[in-house]
Amino acid sequence: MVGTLGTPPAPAALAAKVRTLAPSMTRSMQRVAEAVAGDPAGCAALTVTGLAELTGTSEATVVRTARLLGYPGYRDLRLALAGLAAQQQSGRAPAITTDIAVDDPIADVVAKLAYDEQQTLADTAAGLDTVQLGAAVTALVAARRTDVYGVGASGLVAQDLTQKLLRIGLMAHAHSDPHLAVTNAVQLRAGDVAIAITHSGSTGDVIEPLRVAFERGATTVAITGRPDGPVTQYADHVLTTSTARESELRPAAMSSRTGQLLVVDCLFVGVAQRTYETAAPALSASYEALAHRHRP
Amino acid sequence: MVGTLGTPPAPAALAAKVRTLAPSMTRSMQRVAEAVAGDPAGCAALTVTGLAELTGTSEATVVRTARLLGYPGYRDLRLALAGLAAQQQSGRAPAITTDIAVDDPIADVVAKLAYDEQQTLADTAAGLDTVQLGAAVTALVAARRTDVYGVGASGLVAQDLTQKLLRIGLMAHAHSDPHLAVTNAVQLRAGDVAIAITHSGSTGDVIEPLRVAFERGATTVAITGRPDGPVTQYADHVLTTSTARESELRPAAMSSRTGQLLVVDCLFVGVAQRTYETAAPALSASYEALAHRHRP
DNA sequence: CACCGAGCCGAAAATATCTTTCAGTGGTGA
DNA sequence: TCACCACTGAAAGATATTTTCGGCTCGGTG
Repeated sequence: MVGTLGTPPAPAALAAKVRTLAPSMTRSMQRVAEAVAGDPAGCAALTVTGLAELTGTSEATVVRTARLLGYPGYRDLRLALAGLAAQQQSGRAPAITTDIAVDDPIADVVAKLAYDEQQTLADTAAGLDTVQLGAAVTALVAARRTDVYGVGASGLVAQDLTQKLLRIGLMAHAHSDPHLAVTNAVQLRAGDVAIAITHSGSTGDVIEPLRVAFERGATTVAITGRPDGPVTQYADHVLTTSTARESELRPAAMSSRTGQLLVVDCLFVGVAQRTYETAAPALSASYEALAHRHRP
Repeated sequence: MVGTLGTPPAPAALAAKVRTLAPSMTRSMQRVAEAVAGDPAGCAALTVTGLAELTGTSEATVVRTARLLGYPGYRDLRLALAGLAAQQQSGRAPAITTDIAVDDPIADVVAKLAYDEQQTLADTAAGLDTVQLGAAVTALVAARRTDVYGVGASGLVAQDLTQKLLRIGLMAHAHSDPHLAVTNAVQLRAGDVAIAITHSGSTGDVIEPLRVAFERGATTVAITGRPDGPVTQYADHVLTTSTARESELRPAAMSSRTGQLLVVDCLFVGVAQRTYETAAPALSASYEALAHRHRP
């Protein structure tokens, strides 16, 4: 299997893609990717050779990077870059973020966190493959039952998805316990759906049940920040989340969660649309049922 | 030798230029110019040879046309074309102003959801009282123990906060069970912290334990979308979340969650800043501890 | 410590693409 | 009819891109 696939020559989501793929890049490729993400307009004006010199690498590396980013070659990356530059030009001024520091006043913390999460949402939305998403929705609608796997922070996202799906009448279960997850995965069969949520894409506790489900013939979906991670091996559909950069005070769990939740919401709304006849009454019913638990 | 000059490589005004210069073009060149102006995106995908074939002319003619339009050569025209296409693309009506409809294509759903959640983040950040936030952080740092109450969707937020605080060494517990919440609240005393999370601000199951904690002398915090709701009655500090509009396909639970999580993140980072000496090592330790659970 | 892959990297060959040259074509007016 | 001229495209020439291939470093191993 080649580095990346299923990645359409994205127009706007380039910076996001650079960030998601950076971990799987070599040093030289990272330099190239960085240059490209940092100054799309400038790089669009350069030939392979020029960009290679600028980044202190070789033409081959530039081409390899372009490939990794999802383009057939440098030529196409360059076209995308030109488009991006034009967009930026006509668009708004770029907002600058510095990292959160230990001595940042609380107001700055709020602003930076909000900005980062907004960025994560925008990037994830831009980088989300709607075809894969649609396919996942279709599978969910038809599924006899749906299992969702996630541990740690992703476990909460799994629960969130499950709660939502249950509300509109789907048979969904979230599993945080790896053992139970696997034992339940064995019950799945063709037509059922298994969803694994893992930011790193390499969480064994989540991959294992997905593998089992995959081998049992269930339709498998991975929601991950690493479209090249091991988890995708057993995923029929991969939904990629983008993440803001992380730091000491801003652990991975935090930024990944935002993107994952967006994807989960999209799945939910997609399913609700397709099953509107039953979903709409179910939603208002659950709303009614809770009403009496609210004080006047 | 330069055919025309004084014409800078215009980005957007291409169609106009084509019209202006059309009279001075030969028949073949007009065909090329027309194709280019009519379908920038499509032409950007073609090589000289491709465009020549498409217009039934030769490469030379294509290059001549590019020159006439003010570009050094076809390569540059092509880049401009790509930029133009991108602009047109993004110029399309965002369609995000409307509510999510049953028959919205999946791509629109993604865009609308992302937009709404971004809006929620911006609004929440803008409306958050940093003084109250700071006070809540101070209380958390000093607390002997911290209880967090939340049911339904807010329950997951409560768990998220708890997970984070535990990671940096605070004694935090999340309670979704109203009975257990109350029985635990009784244990609290002055200096301890109780946090209630409820979007509606009137969820009895959450208000009740907060009331108990309040009466026991604990410092109480409410994270709610209704700063005038009953819950604030027993809250020393109120942190307000904003929410995007809701609708049939977009239940309250969805948009409220985003704002709540932002507040939770702010609390976490605030506490981590104040306890940096212990928080930083604790965070890296938890990171290390999980490393071996990831596959190569 | 020497050895052995595995993967990374860039120089240079191979290919594709773009640009230029140049001769053929058809129309035009004397 | 012929000379002229502008237009055009085929093909040669120049660049740019892609591929190949061998050297290289690094991490593990005997």
